[in-house]
Amino acid sequence: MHFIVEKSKTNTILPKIMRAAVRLFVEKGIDGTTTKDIAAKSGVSEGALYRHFKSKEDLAYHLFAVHVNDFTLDLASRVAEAKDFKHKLHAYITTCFEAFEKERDLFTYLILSEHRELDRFPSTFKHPGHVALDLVAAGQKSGRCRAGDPAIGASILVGSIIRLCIARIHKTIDYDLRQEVDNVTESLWGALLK
Amino acid sequence: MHFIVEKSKTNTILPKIMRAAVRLFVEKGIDGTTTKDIAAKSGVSEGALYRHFKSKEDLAYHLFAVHVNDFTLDLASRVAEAKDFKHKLHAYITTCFEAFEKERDLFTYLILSEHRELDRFPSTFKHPGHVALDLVAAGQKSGRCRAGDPAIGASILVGSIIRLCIARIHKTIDYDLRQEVDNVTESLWGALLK
Amino acid sequence: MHFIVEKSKTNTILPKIMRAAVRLFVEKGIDGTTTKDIAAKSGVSEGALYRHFKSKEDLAYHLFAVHVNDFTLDLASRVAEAKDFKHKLHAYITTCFEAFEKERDLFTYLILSEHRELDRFPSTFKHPGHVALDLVAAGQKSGRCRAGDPAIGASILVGSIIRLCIARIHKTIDYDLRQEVDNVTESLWGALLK
Amino acid sequence: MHFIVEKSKTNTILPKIMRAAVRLFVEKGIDGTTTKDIAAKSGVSEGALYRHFKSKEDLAYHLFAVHVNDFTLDLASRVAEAKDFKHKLHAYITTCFEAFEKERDLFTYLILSEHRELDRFPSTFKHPGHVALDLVAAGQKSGRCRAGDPAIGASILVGSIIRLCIARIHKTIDYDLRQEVDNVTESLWGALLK
DNA sequence: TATGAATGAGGATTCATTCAT
DNA sequence: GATGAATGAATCCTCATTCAT
Repeated sequence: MHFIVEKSKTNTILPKIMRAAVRLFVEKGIDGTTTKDIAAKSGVSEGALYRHFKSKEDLAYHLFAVHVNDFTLDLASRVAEAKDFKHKLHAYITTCFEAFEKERDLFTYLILSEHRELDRFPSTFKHPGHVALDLVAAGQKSGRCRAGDPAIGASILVGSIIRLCIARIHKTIDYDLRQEVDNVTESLWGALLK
Repeated sequence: MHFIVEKSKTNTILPKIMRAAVRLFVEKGIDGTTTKDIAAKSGVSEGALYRHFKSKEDLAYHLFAVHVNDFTLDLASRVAEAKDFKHKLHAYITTCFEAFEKERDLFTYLILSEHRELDRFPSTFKHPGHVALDLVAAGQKSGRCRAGDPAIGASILVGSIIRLCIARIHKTIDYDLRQEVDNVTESLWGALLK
Repeated sequence: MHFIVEKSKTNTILPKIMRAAVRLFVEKGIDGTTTKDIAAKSGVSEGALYRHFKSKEDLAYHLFAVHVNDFTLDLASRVAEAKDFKHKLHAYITTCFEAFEKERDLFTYLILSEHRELDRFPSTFKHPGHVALDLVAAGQKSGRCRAGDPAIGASILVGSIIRLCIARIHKTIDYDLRQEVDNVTESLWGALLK
Repeated sequence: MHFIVEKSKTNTILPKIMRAAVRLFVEKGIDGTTTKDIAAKSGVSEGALYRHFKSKEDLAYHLFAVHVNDFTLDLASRVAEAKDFKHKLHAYITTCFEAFEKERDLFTYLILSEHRELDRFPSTFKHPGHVALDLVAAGQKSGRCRAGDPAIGASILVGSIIRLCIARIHKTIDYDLRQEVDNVTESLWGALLK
């Protein structure tokens, strides 16, 4: 996963804007965040925002689009590398929890924005949900997974991960999620198994 | 579960406001919804909103508070009535899917608010998540459920349900979720089981 | 000519906005006038402007459109009533100078805005220039006027009147233009005559 | 008349700025034109504008001041050279129409600025209107012209010319105005004559 | 010297809320 | 009680101007 900070080496202000925006969007929502807020938090003038983004919406959208795309590619490749279904499941969960723990604001933003931004995407856009769907469908084909609509298994997988992250944010869970990877893998394996 | 429409028998305009507001809040978020929107959609004047709610925030809050409470009570009692863990799990899932299919906007508002409006409402409410936590904890005590932090099992349960509803909203799943209750119960049973 | 003040009897704030806007537009131009200026001068809140006009542009346009239309109708009918070409010419000039002296801001606004607003009109829109063109064309048909492109005679007529008004505004001419009607009629009669 | 392009031989960017600015000022007014517009149209950076002009206002002012002065001197000298009143009138009209057809934007800017930007520039400039005033006054003194306030005759002269140019811009007149010089001279001679 | 990114004051417009009818 | 016009603070965005490179 390429993180905000590495996006550009020469440009110093773009990542500052993005970091500030992500933080604020997570904290107060996109509509609840003002351009003045973003400017203040990023240490940049309001006007400067508009050299980099057409509008606040555009900033929100790019933040989502770029990072969902990066993350999904990373996720898909790590799943692909794993040798069998259970390892693939493990890779999926690991990748998510690592991303969450390393870039919590950003990952949270992706979760929260999904509902809002996803409508604007071409439906061909690669998204972690698709990776989950492919994973479950492949598991079914190999005979490991419970039959039926793969959307159900994929929803259980994705929903569980998201909810675990939310629990972590709300401090219902107060330890690093990465230490629960095996545990969670085992549980979801139990859920998907034939 | 007491639904919006039954809340008041004499007052005819209050439920109209609430229905419109819920719909709009789900669609565009609280900050993204204007009082003008609500007035227009409910067929009521903007001024009239303030006869019933102190502010827009107050409307959003009451909408959440009242219904999440009602629903949680209903959920808890239906789970309590079930005789053993698996039936309790089944009752939990059934109650959620029924609520979702009958009052989709309202249920979506209740479950999405927690994700999307992260810190808007205090987490002190009696919430379906608490019922799930109790359910898993009890399952562990009875020796049926996998040990460990019950927050993990509860997150898997709640997250899966939410995600299935979202899939239904996005039409990834295009049939009534109530017909999947047994299926989903079986899967989550697999996830939680020792 | 229907003047701003008579436009609406019940509504008290619309004419206040229009009067203030006309004054300011003439003084500082449309782009040079802020909505704050208009609000302050009309004694109305900035927000209230938007109940009556979609935008500042819309206000400018309506101000132009409504009054050009009213004035043109008045002008055309007074010209039509006059019995022969010279009397028609006299009627044209009188009507213009009367409008200018009675509602100087408004008339000046119409002159100044022509260039800006006229492009947005359907070319079928009735305009004082058309009345002048018809007048000259009719004069040519009757054999009284110099032949050739009637646009030339019409330009001389309209241009002379506008310039006289501008001279009055600049105080190059510092007496009521109505007292020059006969004089100017005589001159323009000399210009148009065969 | 010295035209923009000849103003500076060494500097290549100054005339580019001036041409672009004149064009835009005529099209959208001074307030309606942004420095970004000027930079884009002239192919020069925004920053570079400020090497040549103190401000946008300064640019507009110089554009007007320099050229109105040059043009007025040229106009005055060509009128002075003509031997009698009618030839002077002819020279005035010819000079204007030539300037218009050769440098339409610039001439339009000079003549429209006075109407559209009513009080922007001080009226102390040597201006074509003054030449017209002198011409009519001289005609009256020589006994050729109708008596009375010479401002009236001058307004008719200048207003007619301006309006003919505007008609040409709006394509109400769609042929070169220079071919109408004799015609227009004849008409205005009719207007001014005793 | 020329560039164009950055600034931040200021502009048009919106919106939650109030209040006269 | 209900309405919807009015308010004015707050929002997003633009633009003349500056300045580091």
